[in-house]
Amino acid sequence: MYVKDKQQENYLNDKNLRLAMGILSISSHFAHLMTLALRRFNLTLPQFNVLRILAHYAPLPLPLYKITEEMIDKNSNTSRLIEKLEQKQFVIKQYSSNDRRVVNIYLTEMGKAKLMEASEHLELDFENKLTTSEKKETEKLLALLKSLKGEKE
Amino acid sequence: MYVKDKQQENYLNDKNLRLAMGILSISSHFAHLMTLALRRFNLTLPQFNVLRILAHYAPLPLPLYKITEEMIDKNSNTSRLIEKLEQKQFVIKQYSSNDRRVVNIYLTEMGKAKLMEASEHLELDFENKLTTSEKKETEKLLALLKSLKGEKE
DNA sequence: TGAAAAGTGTTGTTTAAACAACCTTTTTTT
DNA sequence: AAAAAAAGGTTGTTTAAACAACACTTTTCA
Repeated sequence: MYVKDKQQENYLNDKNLRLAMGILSISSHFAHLMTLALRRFNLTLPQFNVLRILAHYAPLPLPLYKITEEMIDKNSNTSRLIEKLEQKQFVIKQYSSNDRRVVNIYLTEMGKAKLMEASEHLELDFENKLTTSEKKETEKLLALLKSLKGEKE
Repeated sequence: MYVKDKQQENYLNDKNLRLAMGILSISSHFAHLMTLALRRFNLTLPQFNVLRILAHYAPLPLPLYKITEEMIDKNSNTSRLIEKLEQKQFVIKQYSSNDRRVVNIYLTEMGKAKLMEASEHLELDFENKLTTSEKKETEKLLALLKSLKGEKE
């Protein structure tokens, strides 16, 4: 029962598609693990991602559109996401006087503390869930991912 | 402007987290490309994934819970997703007589044709968007992903 | 300079994801 | 055999993702 029909499978034996689906699958797996881990910190994955982005430039603020550019999911609504982080007092919004279109987002001390707390916990989580050999492959994989994505860095 | 503050970055210099975020990022990139490509076929990415799963076993049907097990996103609502595919006449639902809890899902000829059509288009899309060297890394990456996910295969 | 274009954010709407609760059927246990 | 547990699907609800439309500001360029 449930044996794959090899004849039907020809048009599915497609390396590129299998790669894409494989990446989607592992990504979903990771996202699920991280979402569960972040729940205790009252953070969603996109929110965590934004805090990380802001921390990269702190103590300088980042305009909203720059955050969007660096976000994993560029289509999601950054305004409303920032609103949530503002409610939690992890960021502060400040309208620019130079360019009145721009809103600058500052990471607060509370936000930074929360990020560090969550990051450390996630790190431990990965340490426990990844084997040594898997961790060795980490850097290679990351480089590969970047080249696939077309990033120069 | 927008120069990273290296001092602040220590707790972010975390290989495991960078790996996870990198995977999430490339995955989101791929998912977006595929979603756009599938749009012209009036298919969502999860729907395309389910058609692929069904095709692997066709002409045998697959019970709903087996589909869920193989799906990329196991938390999503398979019932409603199948409902959509049924409306488009890409699958047929048939309640099992052996076990009246079970619903068997059959891929229709229309569904199979749509899958082949979309797969070929996606394949061409990837051929155009991935360089040769990137494609060489494909299999390596896929193996790596599987080991990270803990799959035996 | 003044109109058009582009940049930056916000708001509104439709759809689906996430999760829980529930119902029915089958299996297990005692 | 009856009660309890587990398996398989469905339905309901809350929240966010996806996308479009809009408003305002700045830049461009004729």
